[in-house]
Amino acid sequence: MQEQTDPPDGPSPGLVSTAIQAITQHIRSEGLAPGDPLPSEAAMTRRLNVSRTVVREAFRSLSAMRLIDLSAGRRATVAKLDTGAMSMVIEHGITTQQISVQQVYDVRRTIEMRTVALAALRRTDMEAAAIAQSARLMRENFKNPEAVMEHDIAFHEAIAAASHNPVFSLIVTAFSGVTRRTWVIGWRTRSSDQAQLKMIKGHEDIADAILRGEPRLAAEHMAEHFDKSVKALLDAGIA
Amino acid sequence: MQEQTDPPDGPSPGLVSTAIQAITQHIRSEGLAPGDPLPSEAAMTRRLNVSRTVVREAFRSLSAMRLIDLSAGRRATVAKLDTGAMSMVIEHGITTQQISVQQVYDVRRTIEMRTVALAALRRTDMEAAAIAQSARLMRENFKNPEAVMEHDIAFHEAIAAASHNPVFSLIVTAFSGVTRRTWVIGWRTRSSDQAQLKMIKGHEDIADAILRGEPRLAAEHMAEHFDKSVKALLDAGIA
DNA sequence: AACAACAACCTGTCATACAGGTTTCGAGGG
DNA sequence: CCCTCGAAACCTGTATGACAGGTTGTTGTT
Repeated sequence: MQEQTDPPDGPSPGLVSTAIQAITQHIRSEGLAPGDPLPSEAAMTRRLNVSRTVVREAFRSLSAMRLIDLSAGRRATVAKLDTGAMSMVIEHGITTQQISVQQVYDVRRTIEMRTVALAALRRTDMEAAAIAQSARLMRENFKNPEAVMEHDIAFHEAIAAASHNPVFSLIVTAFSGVTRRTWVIGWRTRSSDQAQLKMIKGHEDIADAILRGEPRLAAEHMAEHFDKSVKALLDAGIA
Repeated sequence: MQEQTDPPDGPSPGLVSTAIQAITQHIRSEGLAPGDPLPSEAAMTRRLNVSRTVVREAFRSLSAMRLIDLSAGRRATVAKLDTGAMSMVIEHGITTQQISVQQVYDVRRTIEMRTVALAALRRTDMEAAAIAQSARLMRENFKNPEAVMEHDIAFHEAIAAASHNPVFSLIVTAFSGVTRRTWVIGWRTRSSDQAQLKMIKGHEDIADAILRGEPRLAAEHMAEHFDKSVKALLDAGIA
């Protein structure tokens, strides 16, 4: 009743890492899909011949990366694609000053120039409507910066979703946390109502170009939007 | 000796999540940099007024995302930026069929069109040499597919590094795992030596354009390279 | 057949114990 | 006085046992 991964392999990188690998391997080899249940901790404990402590830490680690979902009483299940882990990596980079906000914006610009073009080509009518609605809500709430920000973020995430490439969604969403921390700074540099409404108009132009299915135009508006945003951040002294 | 996060906030999302937040919060508020030590498990246990089990699982989770480094006997330290977590998310998406290989290549193309242009503008001489050397090693080992693949991956990572934006490096490196699983398929479709050498020539052209500091040209070669790679994968039946 | 109580199982958290690695600091020798 | 060696203190890795509370399936009653 004890064979498998005890003498042959696991000692150097630690038992927990081994367990993590065993679990991901299990998902792979069984071809599990999101929502499918994983073996219980007790079962894994027997299979790997380690203590429940080790198995628990492995499960917990995978849960932290959002590869599996845990909840009390129920078995762990395979998770749907989620940004959790990526967001934390990016935020860690920012808070430890290994990444600058400007660098994040450069990446966002690169990616969103593509998502906006893809969205213009592939958006469904519902997606186009959702994008347009986010822009509209920005205008309607424009006296409430926090609301504008949330609709702004939703706007960009909706465009990424309309690109029909989940990897783009993943990355764009991962950056939303950074946006939440810096957005206000950019907004403040647009001191007048006029400047703020102009920024909102830029979003509406993008939404319109997507609705009309014009990728080139949409990308141009997006480029302009980013250039102004970055300039605003630079003016505010963000490195 | 017991106050802080016991009655007021932490119960609903679980103690471990609370502990994770407390640790990241600690890094933030203390302004810790990579390499700096974190409090010991015992200290955290006292501060949060929870069992060591909970603190350990929190540390372990952060370690799984590569936000901190753990090693036996030593205190945990803040980690340098690392791709670990991102890679696992991407691979999880692939193995659970929530992401297709082609979608990853589309994102890679988008990003590397930019990194190659940035590399042409910002590369140091050493970086240009490293890129060129990877291309050269591809040619020298071209009878050994596995070696060619590793140098190919190193080539793209070196370009990302030369873009001087760590976020690009992070993403490109995160995709390397996927490349390792699909690269051979593309190589096999280039059945003749001539086709294989032509593909290597493409890399040399990119390296040359970067060396000469011509972003436009470099991007063109990169686009060509990706279009052919995607075509090769499609011909091989990769969805 | 519907429903309610129960039993079996599962995860969340705690306490304790010990092995093995790392750091620190002091004693002893040069 | 400095260098070296070794022991003590501290730290993490892993195992074990225990119990609370949630979930699920089963059984027995109405």
